[in-house]
Amino acid sequence: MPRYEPARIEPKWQAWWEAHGTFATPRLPASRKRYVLDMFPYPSGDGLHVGHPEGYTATDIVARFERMRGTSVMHPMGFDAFGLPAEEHAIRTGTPPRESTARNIDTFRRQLKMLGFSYDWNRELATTDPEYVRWTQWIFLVLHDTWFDPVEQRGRPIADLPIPPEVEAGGERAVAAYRDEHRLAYQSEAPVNWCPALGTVLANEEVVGGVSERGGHPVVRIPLRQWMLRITSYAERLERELDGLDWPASIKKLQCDWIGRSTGAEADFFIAPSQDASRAFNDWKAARAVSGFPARPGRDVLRIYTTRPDTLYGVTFMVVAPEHPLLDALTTESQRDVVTAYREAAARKSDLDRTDLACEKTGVFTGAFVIHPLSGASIPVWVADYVLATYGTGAIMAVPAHDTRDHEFATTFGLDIITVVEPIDRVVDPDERFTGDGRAVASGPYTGLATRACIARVADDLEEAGLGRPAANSKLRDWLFSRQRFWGEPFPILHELDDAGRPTGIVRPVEERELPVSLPELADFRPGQTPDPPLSRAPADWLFVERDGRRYRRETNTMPQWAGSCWYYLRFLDPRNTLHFVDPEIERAWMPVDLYIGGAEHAVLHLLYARFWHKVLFDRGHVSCPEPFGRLVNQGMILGEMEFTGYRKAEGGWVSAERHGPDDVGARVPAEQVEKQGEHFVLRDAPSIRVESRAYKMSKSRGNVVNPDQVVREHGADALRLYEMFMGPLEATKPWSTAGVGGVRGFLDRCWRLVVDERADDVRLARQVVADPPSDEHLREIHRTIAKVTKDIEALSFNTAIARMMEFVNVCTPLEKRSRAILEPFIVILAPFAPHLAEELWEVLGKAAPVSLEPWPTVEERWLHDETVEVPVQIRGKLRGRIVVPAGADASALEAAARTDPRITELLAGRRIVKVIAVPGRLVNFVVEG
RNA sequence: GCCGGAGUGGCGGAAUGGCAGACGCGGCGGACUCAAAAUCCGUUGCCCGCAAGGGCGUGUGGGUUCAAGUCCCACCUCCGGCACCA
Repeated sequence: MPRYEPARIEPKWQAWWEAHGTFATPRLPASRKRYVLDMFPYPSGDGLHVGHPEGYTATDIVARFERMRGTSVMHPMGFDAFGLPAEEHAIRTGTPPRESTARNIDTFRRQLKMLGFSYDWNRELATTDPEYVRWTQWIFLVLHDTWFDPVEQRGRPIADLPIPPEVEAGGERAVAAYRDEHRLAYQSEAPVNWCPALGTVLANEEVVGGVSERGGHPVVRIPLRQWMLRITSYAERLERELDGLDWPASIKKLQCDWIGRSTGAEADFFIAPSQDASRAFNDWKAARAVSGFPARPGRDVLRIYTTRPDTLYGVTFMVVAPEHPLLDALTTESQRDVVTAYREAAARKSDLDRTDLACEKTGVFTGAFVIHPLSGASIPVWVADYVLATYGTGAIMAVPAHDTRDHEFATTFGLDIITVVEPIDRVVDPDERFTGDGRAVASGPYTGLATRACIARVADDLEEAGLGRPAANSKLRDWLFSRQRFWGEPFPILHELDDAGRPTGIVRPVEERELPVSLPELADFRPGQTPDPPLSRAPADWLFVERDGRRYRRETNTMPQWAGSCWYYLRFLDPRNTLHFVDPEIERAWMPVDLYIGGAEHAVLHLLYARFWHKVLFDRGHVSCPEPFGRLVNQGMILGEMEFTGYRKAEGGWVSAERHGPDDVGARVPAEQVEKQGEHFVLRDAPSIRVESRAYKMSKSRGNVVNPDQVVREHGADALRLYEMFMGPLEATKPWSTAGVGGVRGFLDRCWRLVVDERADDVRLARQVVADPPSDEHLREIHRTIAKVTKDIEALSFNTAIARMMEFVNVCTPLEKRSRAILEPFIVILAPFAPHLAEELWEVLGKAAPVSLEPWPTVEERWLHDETVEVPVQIRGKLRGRIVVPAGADASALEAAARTDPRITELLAGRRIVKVIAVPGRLVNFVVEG
């Protein structure tokens, strides 16, 4: 009884492909190339999730399709294996992370192979491989050896950094320090997000609402020496160069917003001395007219950044951040106590507290005044925590009439509000804060100017007078690149020690030929209670080294998980190269990635970091293109099965869902006890009780996680692949449906029976399969199917491609004679979707394996058109009949045919036709009176 | 609050401004069978009607058009992201 048995044929063909190297990729493309890439997985201990095969199947279909069209396809897979979860697991179980990671990778690899993806497994890599770590460290050294030239807008070797004479005069140490200040990888003593529970510091991006993104643990800010990457210097290019990319507009926008570039001006406000303020101000202004605007503000001015210099005349107070360096100097004796108290309170507040109280502005007056650079008015300086020390200059000019936050503050503390902008063609209502563009009013010489023009004029005039200059800012912060954890890449950096064993502050990169710096064996790799990294407890022979007669201590921080994923797509091209991170010839031939599919959760971090590294490598001549990922597609999330939730009171009775209170208990209601009534679902036995219907994110705690192994066991890999593609559009969020998998399995069964005689004792061709030439009708059927599937794969519209193949099978199933001439091309186009079944059926048809490399069938245009077409006839837009006309019938022929249709004639009788619309091939519409 | 995305049968979904609901699930009916499963065939948006046929129908309300799920305006709901960035 040879039924379709995926458990038999799937391992068979996986072994065949592996033995024959079917999907091995050549070193260089032999023809048109496509680099089809998945976001490689983090091999967690839970194994593959059904979300993984979604994107992986999509890329696999594209890769297989392109290969069959004669394209050279690069389609690799690897593992992002450093990172916190493995380490957390290791700590809990006492297994070294290297062991548990290796085990997890084995599981993932087995599961991926089980699904029949056409990866070139010879290219497999893990970010934890010592040879991979070696080149990750090498790239870090490239970053360390690079400075960003703002004039040329590109990274250049640190040796090319012009040294100002006054630095040169300071000697070798001063020059070294100056260089260190400009490197893309630099050390900083800035306040960091320390997470005691995780025992590490986190990047700003990893802290969400004051708690860690992973685990939701509290985060506090403490100062610590850290490695930073100067991603901010690339902010403009990272934003601008998104332009040419074929990415979803929403992802581009997300990155733009994240980078958050704004332009405006910096301006200096003279700090009013206690005596003779106006003379001092005039002297200062005169001096500035000569000297111009200094690069760094002196202690006599408060420098601010604004995007709206046009509102300068509306400034009624200034605000500095609690951490502002001049705050102490500004504060007058009478205000010292309140300011100190306020500053301490602000320091104790976590970021969470600060954002949670977003609507309630707090702050205190410093006692100081500055002088308005244009009007000469005296303006009070306040301190408030709604101004961030880390953005712009940490101080603002407040324009309460035209800024929502300033307005709230002014209202809270009774400060003046002066309107200086009015909308052009409407009247503002008195309660409105007009923050848009309009026309300047009450603004001295600028009155009447349109906002855009006014901004430019004010900025120019300020610059002319040495009081300001155009400036740009970005929300993006430099990338905090070190972690106080064990399971990451060690930095290839040595810290020089003096005779007493104390660091001298001089840093020395590890020589390239000494890479990789491997992780030492460590009995105890737990993070400590303090930010002192686990590596600081490494054996002395690892920790301390001697070079050129000097003693050094190794850097004991490690790199964050993002490091490895920043460049893996390059290493895939040449994974065993021991001389280069990638051979330049190979890199030029394959890059950029033509299609990159992965989850939207990496929209900002991974994609931004990888683009940044790539641009640095590009600037330094190590790669040939400025952007790594030409086309990006985000697969949607797969939710758990649809659930109905009913609510019960604590006493036991049901409560309708829209009225349930916090004490009522929600419980799953089986689908057969529920029915739809109008807009809502209700209990079948108690229709007044509404139940909620919704699909939830899969999670262990909800118990709705679907295990791919089990689906494969029950229905096979081809069914899982096909189902995930059939569920709906790739980019949509969709709920899982167990019944849906069964449906797709039914389709594969029907494909099987199309070719195989199910009643025979052994696998044998069905007697209906014949060598006779097919009918015209069947030729049309197969060619239309090929055309649709081809077009849909190109558009990544896999669900509709599968629907078309189902239609084809539905046509063929009842046939007593199924011509090989239509079955064979069908098996070929089925192959990218259900490769195992296609190989098996190809073999049953007596063809030489593998169908996976069979040329993609060509569409014969003449079979796409019928001789006649059916065209709807409408009267006043309502469907009233159908006519059959020759395919090429023009508008007048169409109208004539419609008029002769008996039913239409009858309906048109006695009515005046106002107009006739006849669209060839589409419809006829009679517009009648009455 | 701001920025995205989405609302179409019982369910997942399909539809270059031109026949709404392809395809699949589920339901109903039939064939095969002693029976059931499996398989195959038919049918299936809602309402009225014995039927022929008619009416209604793509979140809500307006608009443009011979024609709107699709375009425009306003609103509602859900999902996702951001959140004092001056």
